[in-house]
Amino acid sequence: MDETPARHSHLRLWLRLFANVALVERELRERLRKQHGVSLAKFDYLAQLYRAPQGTLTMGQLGQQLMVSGGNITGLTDRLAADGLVRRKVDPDDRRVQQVVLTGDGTALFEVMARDHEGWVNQLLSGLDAGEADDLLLGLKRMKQAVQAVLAEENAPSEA
Amino acid sequence: MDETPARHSHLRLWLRLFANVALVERELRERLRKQHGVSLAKFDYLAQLYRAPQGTLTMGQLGQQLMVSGGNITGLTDRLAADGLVRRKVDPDDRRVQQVVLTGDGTALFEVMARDHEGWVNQLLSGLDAGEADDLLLGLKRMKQAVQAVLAEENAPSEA
DNA sequence: TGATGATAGTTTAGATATAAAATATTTACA
DNA sequence: TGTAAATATTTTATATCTAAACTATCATCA
Repeated sequence: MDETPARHSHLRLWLRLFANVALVERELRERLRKQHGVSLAKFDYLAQLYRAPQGTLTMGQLGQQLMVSGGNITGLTDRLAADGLVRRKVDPDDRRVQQVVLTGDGTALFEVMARDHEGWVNQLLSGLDAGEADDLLLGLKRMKQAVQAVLAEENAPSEA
Repeated sequence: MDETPARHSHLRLWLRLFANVALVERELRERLRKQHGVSLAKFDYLAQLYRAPQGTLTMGQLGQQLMVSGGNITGLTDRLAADGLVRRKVDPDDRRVQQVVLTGDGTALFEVMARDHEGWVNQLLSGLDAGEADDLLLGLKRMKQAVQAVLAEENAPSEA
């Protein structure tokens, strides 16, 4: 049916993408740990909470936004709560749901870390000019749409 | 000294890069596990070995190329050896060194998986045309150079 | 030589991640 | 209503990953 042959392999693109992320991620992880004693997983978790419009997210929402499993979120939440950075609150409307909120300490720590983090990202990517960065961002947005379209198609068995 | 203000934040670029990789990685991980019962970590490890010019790599080389810690490589090698996919060989010239090689089973399994893996990547990114993919690849190469330049500069305390 | 330092790998302790099963609660509907 | 299905989270078992300490071997050079 589909006669277009894959005469263009995207494997190299994928491998480069993966390697670039690993390179930057590794550096950010190390700096966060050394400067603030916090893992990248915890930082990303706190970032989601901080940016949440209501200031609160459920365990499920956190798992979805961070793209990790539920069991992982349970463990991270346990450790962050032990650190005094977040707090669980049972949702009064649905007793299955755990709402998570930042504590004062959590908010304060995140704001400090976020400033550093953004600075590090800008430093690491400072060799890119605005045009290059915009081109990349645009291409990545297109890529995201393309991948999501493929994944959506697979979960939509409309045509058979 | 440096008067150029960071009027252009790269944070959004970094976050999009990270999310795109997570999206594809998640899908590839699941398919490798379901279709071949192999983790992404093991697949990446086998890929490095398969592509090694001499067909062999030391533990240290594997860690460097995969950008993971030495302890991680020890564990992965243990499990892959238990699976019968790789074999350790002490280097006769340096008894500290462990050379790792693919077994026949390891080679055969990897070749099957690699074909599937490349097909999945091409399918997931099939919404990108050749021009878009080339632009992205080029931008990512520039980005890699830019990041490596920053990191190299930090480890080169020549000017003070 | 033989001490000193560098290098390669392993071990250890613990954090982070997964999948799958289990639990608790809510929703839908016969 | 009441029961079955769906949903949200936790638990369990295990794999993956890190940093730091440790072991073994090699290289240097007085």
